[in-house]
Amino acid sequence: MKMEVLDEIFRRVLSSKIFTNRSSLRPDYVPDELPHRENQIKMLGSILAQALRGSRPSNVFIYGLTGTGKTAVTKYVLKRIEEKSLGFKTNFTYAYINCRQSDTPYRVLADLNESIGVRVPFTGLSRAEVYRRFLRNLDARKCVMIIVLDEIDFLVKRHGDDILYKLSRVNEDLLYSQASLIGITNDLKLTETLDPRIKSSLGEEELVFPPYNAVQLEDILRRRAKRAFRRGVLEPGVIPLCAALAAKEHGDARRALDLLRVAGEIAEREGAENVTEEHVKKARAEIERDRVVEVLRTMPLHAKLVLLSMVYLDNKGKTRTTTGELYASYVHICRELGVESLTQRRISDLVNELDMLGLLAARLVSRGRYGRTKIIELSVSKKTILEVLGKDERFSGVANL
DNA sequence: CGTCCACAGGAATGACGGGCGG
DNA sequence: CCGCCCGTCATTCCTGTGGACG
Repeated sequence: MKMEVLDEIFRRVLSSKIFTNRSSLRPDYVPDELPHRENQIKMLGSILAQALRGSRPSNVFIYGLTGTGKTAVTKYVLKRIEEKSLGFKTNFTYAYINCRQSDTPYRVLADLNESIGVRVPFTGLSRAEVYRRFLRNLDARKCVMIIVLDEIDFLVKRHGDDILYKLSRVNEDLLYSQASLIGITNDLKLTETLDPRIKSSLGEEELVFPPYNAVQLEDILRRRAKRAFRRGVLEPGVIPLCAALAAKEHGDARRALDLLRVAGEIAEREGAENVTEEHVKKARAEIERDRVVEVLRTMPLHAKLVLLSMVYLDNKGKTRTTTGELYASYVHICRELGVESLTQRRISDLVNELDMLGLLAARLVSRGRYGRTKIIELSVSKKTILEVLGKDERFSGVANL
């Protein structure tokens, strides 16, 4: 019986009425064309091509908001150079490190080791030791290495710029190998917080990725959709809607592609013949829910209580609130649940984290005589939060306040 | 033009669990 | 096994500050 059920699912997936190649909509897919990014490709390519001659390319700093193609362009260019380098005598290698996933100096160093095939324990060694191992092994390989640090702001904000400094000096400790850095960030103000020496070293070359506009997003979606979907399954309004929604979110192509893919998946699950605008709207809600689930999975209990407090205030008609107010109702909820409350200092950090993760929107305001505080708003719907948190029995009884 | 609110957010510290090398 | 070093969560204490009010 179970087998039949599965067979049915397999059959449906394998003979999709909607998709022909779903993977080309996935966020980690590197397409073989990157429309509207020709300039950036050319510039990055001409900088990094130095590696093919065996000399060290300049360090590059790449700015641009999320979903503007920074990662895709970088990976694309590196891939091409790697392919090309096979025909040359020079040894070329690169490491791609996402600092959101590897957000401590230790993990970055550990990843660097991994990328040149050196296994290191994921904790336990001193940083200095891991760094030393990396140097030794990199030098032994006698190569030109490009180190990509994506979403570098996560690393810097939490742990300062020490490793950046170290890495930007790495060539001084290398005899036979050379390394250059590519730093990618979506925080345009990041350089202000960096040590000027790092700033000048990392910013030997700078590349800016402007956001896509709705027209460009539509073009990108159409090209990918041609590959991903069966002919004619997309209703005419679907792509423009995805593009418009994403354009509102500062031209985020990843969001646009996610919307389109998830809309397709929903249509498929429903057994529909076509993907409709309705599916796109459902997709938007589903993506939001997944994001909340994902964030809350990794956040401590009290982050959830902070969100709950926001919902609580919202229910009382306060869509936007201040730090003090939020803290008061957080303490109230903690008492209600018999949980010990944390200090305001800690809550302030949690609010900042939730802000960075996009569940809250917090902005600093000065109200003169009436002090300086943060105006905090939910940036996901109450419904979603309660849906996600409602599953946790610890919160039962509070959720309906 | 100075004051002073209501916090922001940095620094130092500690408890804790995990994992290393020896 | 120990001594050491991590990263994470949290506290305590602290200095800094934009701008409306007086």
